[in-house]
Amino acid sequence: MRIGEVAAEAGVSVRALRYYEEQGLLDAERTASGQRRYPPGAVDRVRFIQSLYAAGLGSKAVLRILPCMDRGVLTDDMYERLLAERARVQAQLDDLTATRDKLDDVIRLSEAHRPGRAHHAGADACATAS
Amino acid sequence: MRIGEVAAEAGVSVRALRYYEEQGLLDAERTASGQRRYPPGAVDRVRFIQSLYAAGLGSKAVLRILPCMDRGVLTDDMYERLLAERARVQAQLDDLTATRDKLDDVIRLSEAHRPGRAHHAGADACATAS
DNA sequence: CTAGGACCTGACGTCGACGTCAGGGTCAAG
DNA sequence: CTTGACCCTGACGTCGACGTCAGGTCCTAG
Repeated sequence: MRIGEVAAEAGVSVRALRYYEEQGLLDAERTASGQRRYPPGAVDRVRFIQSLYAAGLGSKAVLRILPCMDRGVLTDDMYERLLAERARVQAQLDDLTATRDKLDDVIRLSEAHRPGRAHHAGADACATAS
Repeated sequence: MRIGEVAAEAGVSVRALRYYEEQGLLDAERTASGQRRYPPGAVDRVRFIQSLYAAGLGSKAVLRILPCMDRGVLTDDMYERLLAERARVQAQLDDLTATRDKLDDVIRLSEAHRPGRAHHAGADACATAS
């Protein structure tokens, strides 16, 4: 696949793919003229990279755990890192859950103070129209 | 409370508190000489701000939903934003959960390929010592 | 053969949440 | 009155994940 196709299918920019390669996260074959060619699995790999970035991991952390995908065999270090990053993600999950619950509290309280109002924008069957 | 105390108790830097004030997220009284004085509730407010930042919200988004904490009464706009940001957080939660599950898959697969190894660093009661 | 769309390599720009340094007041204790 | 910890206001530095522009190459259809 060419870089544009991968970018489109994975939902990222061409620049991002070049950046990933620069960071050692994504290899590509080259044609004789120097253009990148990707195997079909690259799309999933890019999606996974994105999800790791979204989980707050930096390029270095991603670089550390990506080799775990490539081989079934792991060094002790890689295994440790994998567990460490999982723990990070789980911690983030806990924090996020707490934050969501706080938001829910605020929403609930505000609804208690707005007894006459609709509780869902768009979900109100009340006579808003006409 | 003085800025240093608030910073210490909330676990952030003094610079961060001044930055929050600059962004309109945190008000402070001033002494005659211009030093900031905070009410005790400021600590919780700062912790909440932090959790919102950790949830991936920017200053502007935080600024939009913080007034919801101050008054029990909300405008329609504020209520909408509150719901919108909660939806964002929930979406992040879903993504993060998926990412964690992917990591778990990788970990499980790698464990299957390492049958002789301990599965938890530090949790192994095996004869590592002596 | 030619047009124009996709690709290439630099290399500088960006944006947010602070860190950090400079230069100078403030305040409770001795 | 002095010392040292704490506070103040600018204002520039940082770092990561790209955006974007410049200048040039490649390739496929007509």
